[in-house]
Amino acid sequence: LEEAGALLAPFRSPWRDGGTPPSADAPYVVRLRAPDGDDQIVADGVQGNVKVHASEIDDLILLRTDGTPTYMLAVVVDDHDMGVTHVIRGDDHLRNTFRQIPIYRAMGWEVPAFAHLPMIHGNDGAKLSKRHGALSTTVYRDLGYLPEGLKAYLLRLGWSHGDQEIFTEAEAIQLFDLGGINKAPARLDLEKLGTVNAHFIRLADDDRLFELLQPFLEADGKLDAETQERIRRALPFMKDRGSTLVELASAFGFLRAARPLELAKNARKALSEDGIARLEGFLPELSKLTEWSTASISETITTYCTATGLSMGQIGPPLRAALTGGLPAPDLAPVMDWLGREETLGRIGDQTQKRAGSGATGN
RNA sequence: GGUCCCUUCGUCUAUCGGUUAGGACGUCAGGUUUUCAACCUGAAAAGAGGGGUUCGACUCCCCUAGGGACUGCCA
Repeated sequence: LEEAGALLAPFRSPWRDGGTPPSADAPYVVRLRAPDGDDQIVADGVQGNVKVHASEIDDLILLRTDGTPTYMLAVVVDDHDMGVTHVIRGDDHLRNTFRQIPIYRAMGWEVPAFAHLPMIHGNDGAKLSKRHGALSTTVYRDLGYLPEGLKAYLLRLGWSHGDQEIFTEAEAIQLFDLGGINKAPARLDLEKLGTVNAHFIRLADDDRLFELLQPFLEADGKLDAETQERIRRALPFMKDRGSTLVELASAFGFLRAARPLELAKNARKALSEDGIARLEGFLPELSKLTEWSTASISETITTYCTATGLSMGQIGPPLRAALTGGLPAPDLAPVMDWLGREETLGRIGDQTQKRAGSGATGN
């Protein structure tokens, strides 16, 4: 056991105090002589005063046998050259701090302030890995999360400011402090990420959102100009229909469906004899409409209901079924508005004619 | 194995010795309703376990258990 302990102990070079090489052309690495003596202490912005026994720091390699520098040397030099004053990184680097500070000292450079944040774990509490979904931020982008959504969620993961849940970037910049960071690792919760993301989708500028949405919309095939225009018009009213761009994109399915619409089970049910009959009654009224707008369509429906004594519960379902084929969609009036006069009358007509057709052959 | 760190609802967290332990996500129930959402209301839900210190511990100390990081001529 003692031998095993000795083997696992930090490496100390046999030449740390000088000596003659075995031969003049023997290969070698260049190491930094680790500090001797007392405990080494680092005042960490998150972890507090971290102490490590000097005997636990190894004589780390600065230059490899082939003469190239190691990461440990390279980061220090790079950070110094770039004028880095604060090194804020994952706490998997905490121990490295004790190997890097001697390099700063040896170079006669000012040692930056350090802060080591806890790592993020997966929903099962284990270290975050590909298995949990994603390690790279670009994957979250492809999953349909907005940059500001991911940032806002991540900000609150392991950090807090009282009870505030959502922070704008400006607020974050103003309020963020290392003191608010917890030391325990937090688990990534995609549900909450989705909620935060949904919040920012609603806040997003229409034109920008449409642009961000485009690749997700076209994942199922190119959009023709007409459909694109419909979606663009509907978007401001559809923002709350998804917590990711993927979900949001799929919410426009009812605008993309091609005539004649494929009817889902619930739609077929709504288009029963009675349903069709109601559509037959309503279609002419709708056709008479000269000004095609959400308000005028809505008024027409109300007027028609009042005149015929039909309730919205009677006319709504068949209308919706004919217009969307059973796909989820918002209120009927805006749906008809976005579809446009021609498409709307066409979709309804498809159903009434289908019945007329089948009825004829049936007899 | 060794060194260090961590532990409040399922999850993210508030509390910095005195609170009915608060908020958010999720869950459940109800409301609204022409689908699906969204939205509104309400509910259930926590101090890992054990010892101390103290008039009083989630809060301070110790032990145990559990979790994590590190332990490369990788970065």
